[in-house]
Amino acid sequence: MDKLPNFYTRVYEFVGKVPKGCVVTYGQVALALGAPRSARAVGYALRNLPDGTDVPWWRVLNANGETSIQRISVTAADLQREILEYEKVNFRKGQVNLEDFRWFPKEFDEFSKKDYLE
DNA sequence: GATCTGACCACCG
DNA sequence: CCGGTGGCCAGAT
Repeated sequence: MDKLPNFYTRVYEFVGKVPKGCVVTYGQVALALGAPRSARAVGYALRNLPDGTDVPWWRVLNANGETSIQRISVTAADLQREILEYEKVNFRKGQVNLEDFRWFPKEFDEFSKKDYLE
């Protein structure tokens, strides 16, 4: 029962674990799920995020620490930024300093946190 | 069932 | 610095 095609479920599960005041990147989520090059699928998962799922999608940013969502909805991008700032995640010139706010799960630093950063 | 596309990312020129 | 390209996964047509 490993490696299910339920990529979405894993994405939601992972994002759901991100604590308040922290952020993760699409590529990071993909890597944590065992698919280093599937960041796009992560984005797609969040785009098709079903209603009713309390997933903190706003804590997911692109590799630059920016909100990629503005491509499909500017208002949503605004909302995302508002929420993050409310959670004390500071934006500098429209970006978040990932050095300060990036979050890693426990399992993650077992195998390749360092690897990822290099 | 083939092809396109996407809230992405890294690499190359 | 910017644009193009390949790579990955899943949904849409």
